[in-house]
Amino acid sequence: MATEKGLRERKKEQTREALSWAAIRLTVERGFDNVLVEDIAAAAGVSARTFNNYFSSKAEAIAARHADRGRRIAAELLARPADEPLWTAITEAVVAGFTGAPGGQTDPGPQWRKQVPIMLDSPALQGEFLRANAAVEADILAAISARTGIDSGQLYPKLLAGTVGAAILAVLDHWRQAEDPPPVAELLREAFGLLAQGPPTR
Amino acid sequence: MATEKGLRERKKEQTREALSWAAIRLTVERGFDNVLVEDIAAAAGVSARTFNNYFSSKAEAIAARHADRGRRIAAELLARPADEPLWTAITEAVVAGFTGAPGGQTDPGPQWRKQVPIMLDSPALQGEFLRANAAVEADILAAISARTGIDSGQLYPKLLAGTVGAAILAVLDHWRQAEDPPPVAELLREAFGLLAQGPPTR
DNA sequence: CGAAAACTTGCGCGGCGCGCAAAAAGATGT
DNA sequence: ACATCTTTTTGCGCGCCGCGCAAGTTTTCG
Repeated sequence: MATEKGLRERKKEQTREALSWAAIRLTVERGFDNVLVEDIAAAAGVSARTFNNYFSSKAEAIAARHADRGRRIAAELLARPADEPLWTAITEAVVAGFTGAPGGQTDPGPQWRKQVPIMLDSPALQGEFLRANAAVEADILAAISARTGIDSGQLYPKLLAGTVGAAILAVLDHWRQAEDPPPVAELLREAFGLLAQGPPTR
Repeated sequence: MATEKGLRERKKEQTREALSWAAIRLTVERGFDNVLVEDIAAAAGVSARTFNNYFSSKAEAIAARHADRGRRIAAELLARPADEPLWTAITEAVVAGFTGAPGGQTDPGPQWRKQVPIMLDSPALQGEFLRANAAVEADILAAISARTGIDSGQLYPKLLAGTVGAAILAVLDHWRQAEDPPPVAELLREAFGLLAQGPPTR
């Protein structure tokens, strides 16, 4: 009668999420430097020491939410019809990664627009976020490789995956800074559309 | 009798460089976690406290070398003939940023091939290096904006600058991991050449 | 030369990340 | 149901980091 998996693993996943969300929430509320690991742990009902069993830094706990997207995007990319043009598949997979949410909302709603910047002005956060994005790129790279059969050690696929990652960052940055930006999904489609035309000739 | 600039600024620049190089050298020799701030400071003939006046972390001191490239690339980009196609100008500017070295070598020679990876397996280093690359992108973005007249707040130029940054990372990563890689400059030209053709249609 | 400005240094504090070993909690066999 | 094994949580302690502060020291400039 086991619900798919052992109780153990479920609990782990649970506290991991709890910690991650608590870290995000508190950071948004008070700012990164005004949140102690202790606070996060307490908010998740766990000891401070345990926090570091899950994440090796405050920043990592926060960025983990973004890193997860990599897996979702990769999965979606592999699930797409094999005869679909690669760029289209990538575009849709990425969009899906930002809209398709498991359980909760993932596409950051308007309420986040104002809060997210607060997080990103902490240097440590920036670095960790970029690291997470690198992880996303790695996942995408693997998926591209699996899909096309091109060895992931080649320069070209790396370039491709890197471009995708950069596009994601550019979109998020734009969404973050623009006056009254369109939804992320829309921006993503626009970005990938622009990229599809290659760099400017002039 | 001032040699261009005040003595003060020259000294500052000097210790900054000394600290940065010392940090790199020691990290390469012993590994990031086995280097104390104290050691770096000592190697540069300065107090530990002073180190943190220049850099706010060990990682930053190391990544600073990469961040500097941004300025050089941007300068080169602006110095190029205005009627040159943008993508060509960017390519050459980036290449110049990796080959043109002020005083010392900048294009990492073969001796670095084996050492650089040692640095990058420290999480903190990775994050900081990506941050430095983001700074490089920002410089490039500004230069692109200045050159084309397109507002840097627009999505498109951000996308462009981001792509350039991603290409640099991809190249370095490839150079780092490949068996017996060509010089960086060559890889860069190859990468930008590939990007010039846009994403794959299939 | 003497006052002002900029930089360096020592000291101390709060916090972090982790190794370690004991306790607690889930899993497993009979 | 119980005893046992495995995995996770927890408390404690250590070394290090990054920074505020308040002297000292050095450069600049009138």
